[in-house]
Amino acid sequence: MLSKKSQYAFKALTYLAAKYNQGPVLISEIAKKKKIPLKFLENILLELKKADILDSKKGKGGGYFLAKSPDKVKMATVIRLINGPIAMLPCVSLYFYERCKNCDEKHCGLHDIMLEVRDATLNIVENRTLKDLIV
Amino acid sequence: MLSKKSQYAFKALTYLAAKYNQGPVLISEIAKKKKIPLKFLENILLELKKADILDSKKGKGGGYFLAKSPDKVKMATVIRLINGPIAMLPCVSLYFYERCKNCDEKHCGLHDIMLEVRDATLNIVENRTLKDLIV
DNA sequence: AAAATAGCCTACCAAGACGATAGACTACTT
DNA sequence: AAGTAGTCTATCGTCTTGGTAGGCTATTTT
Repeated sequence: MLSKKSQYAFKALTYLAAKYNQGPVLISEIAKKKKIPLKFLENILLELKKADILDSKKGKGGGYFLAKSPDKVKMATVIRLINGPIAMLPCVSLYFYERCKNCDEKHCGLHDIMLEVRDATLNIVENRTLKDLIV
Repeated sequence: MLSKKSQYAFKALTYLAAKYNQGPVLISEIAKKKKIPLKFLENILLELKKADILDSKKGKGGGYFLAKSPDKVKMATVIRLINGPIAMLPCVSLYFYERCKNCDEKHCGLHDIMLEVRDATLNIVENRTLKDLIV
């Protein structure tokens, strides 16, 4: 399951994607429109900024905005950043890989099936961007 | 990610599937062979028994065994029981559905994509059984 | 009937994740 | 200088996770 934090992140990003190239948007505006706790949203946006997905401007007329066009931000990137691994097992994860103890990956049925699941999932979230979230 | 509990459950079930129709197996034997904490495994097996996946026999010569043939136990069933929802959002879950607040499911891009992910995942785990885990 | 075996049940606990909040600080604009 | 708005650090209650302890109950063997 995606954490609430991830859901908030997607809501905020979708909001900013819809306003792409229209200047900075206040955290408070996003919080109000998307009904996200203000201070919690601050953390999330900061994290997205540090990952170069968002950029910001301080002072009057400031706010947050997308650092690149919506179709350049993959869903997989956001999920990995805010939610963590996409795979169901560490031993089939591309970005959070960990060797499986007590189980030979070469001869593990669970490993093989979870690899299939991972690929099916990645096939979707690696090929969808923020642009696809705007309806 | 699957919890450790889920991974233990699959290891134990795989072990029992390989010994299907060969009589009861001791918890302690499974724990030792699969390197699972004994008392933790007790809980897991009991839960699987209550879900009619396993059955048990008490006293000497007792132990646990599969309640039905390995090809009748779907991976999806085990995951839902031990790990919880398979979908990434409550609003696209079949067995753990919850209405999405602040988001119209009819016009939500995230909803649509997560529905795709769910279906891709289910397509795999609903069609694989314990039999497929034995290698 | 007694003893031994092995699963069943209830309770508990430490550590960490999750969701959220508070307050002070820094940078930019007017 | 004043005001605005993002940045940083810290904290906090609750829930989940992973694991442990100990006694109870049912079954079998002696």
